[in-house]
Amino acid sequence: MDNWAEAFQALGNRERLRLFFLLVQRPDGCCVCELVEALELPQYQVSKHLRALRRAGLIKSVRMGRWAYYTVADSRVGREMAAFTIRVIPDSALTDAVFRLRAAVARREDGRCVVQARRPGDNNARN
Amino acid sequence: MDNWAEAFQALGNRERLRLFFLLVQRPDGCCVCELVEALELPQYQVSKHLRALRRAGLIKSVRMGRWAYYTVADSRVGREMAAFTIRVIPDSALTDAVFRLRAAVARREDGRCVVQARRPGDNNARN
DNA sequence: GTATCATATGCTAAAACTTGCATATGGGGG
DNA sequence: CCCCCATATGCAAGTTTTAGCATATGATAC
Repeated sequence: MDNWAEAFQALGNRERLRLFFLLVQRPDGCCVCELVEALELPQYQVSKHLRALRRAGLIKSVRMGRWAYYTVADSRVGREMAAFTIRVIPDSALTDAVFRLRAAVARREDGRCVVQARRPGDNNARN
Repeated sequence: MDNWAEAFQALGNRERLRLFFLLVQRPDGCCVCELVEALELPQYQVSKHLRALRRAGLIKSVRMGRWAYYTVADSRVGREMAAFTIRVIPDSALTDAVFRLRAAVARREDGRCVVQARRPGDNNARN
């Protein structure tokens, strides 16, 4: 019961819900910089929101070199919430973010993220 | 999207989740005093949490004489969340509350709530 | 080693939420 | 009308969340 309340609470935030939704659409996971690009949020915010989602048991992360890949957790809470958000949230609500994420992922080389190259002036996330 | 974030946030609280769960189990609705008895919370808390759930579009209320009957809202958000909580939260998590609620409802006369008679000393909710 | 990129985290101020108590409102009944 | 019951709400204090900025950590490349 309390696990579920925590999960609800974690998703009870616009940005975190978007974040989770993106991860749901990408079962093999993506790294923080790709999410930063997709959501157009400062990197520190993405990191913190990811941590909140992880604490709620919704997602997990794996380090690959300097990158951290996040995926929906293979837990009850993760699976059920993923299914629910897919069922309930229309893709149209995130077309732009999904598009940008796809673009970022498409730019990978040898399956490794090469987003980088955000020039100075962006909202943190670089420099 | 934002509607869903709000709904998640509303359910992201232990007491509100219990509250909603009870209402889901009782499609014809129940009144505040019955919920107070079931959850063993002060009346003002139940009222406030109900308001939060209503603002999120999850439940609705109808005045019947001096009683207010709450039910799961017949909205997308209400229906989907009801189905989800039923699916995901084990009855065993709320056996006691459900039991007390059933007892309170069983005490109705002519379908009207007659819980009353909480004597002084209880946590608000009377007096 | 140093430099650099990707990510995480500590700190702070502002905002939102929770809780408790008191009290208000709305509706009956005598 | 006055009193009582059921419910709602205003306010204050304490707690948690959030957002932003700076900076730390981890890891690779040179």
